[in-house]
Amino acid sequence: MRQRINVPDFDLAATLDCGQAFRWKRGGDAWYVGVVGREVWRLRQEGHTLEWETDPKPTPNPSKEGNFGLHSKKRNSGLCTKNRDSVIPSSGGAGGGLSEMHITKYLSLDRSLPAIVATFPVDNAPLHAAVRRHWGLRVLRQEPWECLASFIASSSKQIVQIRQIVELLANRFGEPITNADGRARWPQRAEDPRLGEATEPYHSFPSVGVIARASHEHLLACKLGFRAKYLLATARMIDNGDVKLDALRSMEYERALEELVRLPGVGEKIANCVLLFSCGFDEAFPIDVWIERALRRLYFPRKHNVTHRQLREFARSHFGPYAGWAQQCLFFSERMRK
DNA sequence: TGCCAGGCCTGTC
DNA sequence: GACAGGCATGGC
Repeated sequence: MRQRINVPDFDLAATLDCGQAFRWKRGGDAWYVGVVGREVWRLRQEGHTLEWETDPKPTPNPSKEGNFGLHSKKRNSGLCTKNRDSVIPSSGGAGGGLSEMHITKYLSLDRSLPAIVATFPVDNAPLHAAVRRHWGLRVLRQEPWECLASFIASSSKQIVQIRQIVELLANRFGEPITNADGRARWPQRAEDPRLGEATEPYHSFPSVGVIARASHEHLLACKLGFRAKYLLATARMIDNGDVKLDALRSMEYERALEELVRLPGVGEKIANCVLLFSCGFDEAFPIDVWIERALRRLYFPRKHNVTHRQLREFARSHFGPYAGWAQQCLFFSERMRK
């Protein structure tokens, strides 16, 4: 079944391609296909209209080791209004399929982009130029564990390689997303006629528990390299309850940051990515090599001795309460230059 | 073939 | 606090 909603101030391509999520693929027909929770989503934008297709026969019984056990108690709890609420749907819920509420929350369509941009300092010309270039780019509300694991894998990797690692983790450790009859939902290769009838089901992202009980060797097989030991140790700490991801949303920003950097392989940059992309901390401003390059070029063109610490302070004081949204525009803009 | 990648950890100064 | 080296691997 195909459904549509009106989406002002929104750019699906910029939002899904800007590097904040790693499981979206654009098909030749302009449809984006991705896995969110235990659902395969298909989305397309035409002008101010967002279309999506839902599977008419969702799996009736998600397995006991669901990907989103962290949020199982919050599922289907009604329309969330606070930014830091979890919004990840589960399949097989009442009515099944993909609802407008899930789409709206995941894509942050319930937020006013003009109002957010209005908080950016008026004298920050490079930022406003980036916002104009990528008008409609929104910060997603992703699932914290998948976001954290993906960014642990991102360390010193190119985005194309991160996508590959996340896909390998899902295919090896996740669960196939199938209909009740066992057939793949939205089979991955169906859109590529060169591959004939061959189909492979999409897989959910593996749960914390599954990764915590995986072997180091099996994680290495997913091309994680030296990051394998970090992902394993982090999963075990979370699985043990040493760090509670679902408690982060209710913390102050600084406290949540402190909690995340306790995890092996998680420094300030990765922690800020998780806080921004999955925990609703709009002020989080991840500083990676791209943003550092952009900040130096745009704001300190003739000052060559600016330290990383000074850049951090600059970011904290020059982008306002939605610094993370500003960061994502600058990040995408910087990448597009290349 | 060699550089570099949405970093982090550790040791050294 | 600042900095360098090491860590695995693959795209370009």
